[in-house]
Formats: sequence, structure tokens, C-alpha cells
Amino acid sequence: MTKMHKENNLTKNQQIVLDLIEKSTEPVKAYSILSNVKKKGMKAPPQVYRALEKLIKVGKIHKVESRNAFIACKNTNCEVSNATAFSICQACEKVTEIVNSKLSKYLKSFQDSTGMKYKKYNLEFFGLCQKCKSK
Amino acid sequence: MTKMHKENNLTKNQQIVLDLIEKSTEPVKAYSILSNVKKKGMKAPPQVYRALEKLIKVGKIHKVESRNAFIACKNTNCEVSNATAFSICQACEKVTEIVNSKLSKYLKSFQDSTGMKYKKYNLEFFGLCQKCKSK
DNA sequence: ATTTAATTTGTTATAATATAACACTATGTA
DNA sequence: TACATAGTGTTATATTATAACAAATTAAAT
Ligand SMILES: [Zn+2]
Ligand SMILES: [Zn+2]
Ligand SMILES: [Zn+2]
Ligand SMILES: [Zn+2]
Repeated sequence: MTKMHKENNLTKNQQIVLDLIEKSTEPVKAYSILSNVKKKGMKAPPQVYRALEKLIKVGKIHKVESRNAFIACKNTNCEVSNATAFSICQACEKVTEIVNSKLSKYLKSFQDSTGMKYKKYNLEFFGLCQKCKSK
Repeated sequence: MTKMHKENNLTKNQQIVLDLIEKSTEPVKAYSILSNVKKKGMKAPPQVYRALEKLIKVGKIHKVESRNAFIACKNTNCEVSNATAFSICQACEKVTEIVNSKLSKYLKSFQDSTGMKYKKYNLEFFGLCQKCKSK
């Protein structure tokens, strides 16, 4: 069969899932993805979770751990997903990826007392967004 | 009935769950807690999850989001759980709470470009611990 | 071109994590 | 007492995620 993807090296299923996540303005949950891609032929959870796993690996998306949801990367694939930071509104659940080079430099060079060297971090900030704050 | 707790204001179930988590040297999963407290009379998931919720609220324990597991606070209840940082070994899954005032000061005062003010953060670092690094 | 290895797929089933709902009990305060 | 708040025990169910396996596809190597 011919190649099934656009200009990158994603497979058909991976591209379907990525397209859906990129179109969304909010984090998307795995089973919401599943129900939305059934019309495209993806029928079962493993198909979705496999695509998600690959997309995370290549840095196209991130998992928002505290929400069990997935969001498209807005930051040049976050050096393959090893340095992620999010801002989460506790009222409306809006999630934004934080792009801040000072923060990422600080965290990438962080050394704890045990001398452990980190390869990766994930940071989630919680609060109220402008909109919710002014209500 | 008489008071069911030790010197704090935890209930019997909350204290049972806290004792178990504090005794553990590694993060504990909810269903592992459940199976270990059945002999103490806690029989169903909601009993465990309610205790966990309260313990998190008062800062006695934290949830390690990327692992869906719970760990006792080692840091004066982290100002009621609003500023947490963990070091996670990707090989042996050892998890340590990071106590570092420079880091917490930096993150507590962090301001992003949207002007959103944060009430809470959770940071998870991933890498190899000393032991696993030298293998 | 044929073999090989690595990856991805489709599928069924099931595991693991977490919450809803409801009647009831305990506790603290007025 | 009466009231409000919080916690309990229980059953059922919702949500999130993975195991396992046969088949198909792809990339690379001979
Ligand atoms: Zn990113
Ligand atoms: Zn908001
Ligand atoms: Zn703590
Ligand atoms: Zn280790």
C-alpha cells in the first residue's frame, strides 16, 4: 500500500489523532478521541492509545497528567517532549502550554541534593485564568 | 462514639490509610492500599479514595500524577499541598519528594505572560537515580 | 527481488483507576 | 435539643489503560 501520511512520518491513524487534537481548543481525553475517530475507521482503544504514545514520543502532543488528557504541542515539539509546563485554570479547565525560556533553562539545569541528573520534567501550574478571576 | 483518631483530627479510616502510606518506602497505589487495609475493615474503593482525598487536602500525602500513586509528604505538609516537586527514577521507579526552598521560591513567584497568578504547582522530574545510573 | 526485522494494525478481552448515588452515623456548635 | 457538616458503608458503574495475538505493512539488508 502507498504511504498514508502527509509530509512527516506519521501513519494514517497517528495523523488522524493528531489532526483531532490540533483542532481542539482544549485538552482531549482518549475516549473522546476514540468516539470522534470512529467515523474514520479507528474502532478500539488500543488504536487510539498507540497513536497517542507515538505522538508523545515525537513531541507532537503532551499528556496533561493531572487531567488524563492530551494537548497539541505549541512549542516546536518541546525538544521531543522532555521539558513541559502547563498552566491550568481550576475553574474552567482551560490549559495552556507555557513557553518560557527562562523557566525551561532554570528547570533543565536544576540539580537536587542527591546529584540525580534529570532528563525530563513536567510542570503543572494551577490557578484562575484572567476570565475566571474576574467573575 | 468516642473520637477515633490519634493526636490530629483524622478519622479512623484516614489514619489507617496514612499509616500505610507512611510506612511504605515507595508510592502506593489506591488498590494496593485497599487490599492492605481490608483486614482493618475498609472494604470498598470509595472508602480509600475519600481518605486519600482528605489526606491530600491537609497536605499529609501527595499524588504522584504520572504514576497514579500516593506518597507521604516529607516536607511539613507542603503548605497544604500547594507546592510539590518530585524526583522519579525511570528505571527503578523510586520517587523522592524534593525539598528545595530556592526551587519553591522560584516557582511560587513565577509569572507567565498572560498574567495568570498561580495558587499551586506540581513538578515531576524524571531521570536515573544514582543506583540505576551506575549499572 | 527475496528475506528479514521492526513497526503498525485490527481485534477481543480484561485490567486498573476512579466516581455516583443513597441511606445512614458521627461530630461539633448553638 | 436541633442543626449543620463531615464521614461511613455499600452497591453499582464510569473512566482510563493495557495484554495478547494474528495479520499486514514498511524499511532495510542481502
Ligand atoms: Zn510542547
Ligand atoms: Zn478559567
Ligand atoms: Zn510535601
Ligand atoms: Zn533508580
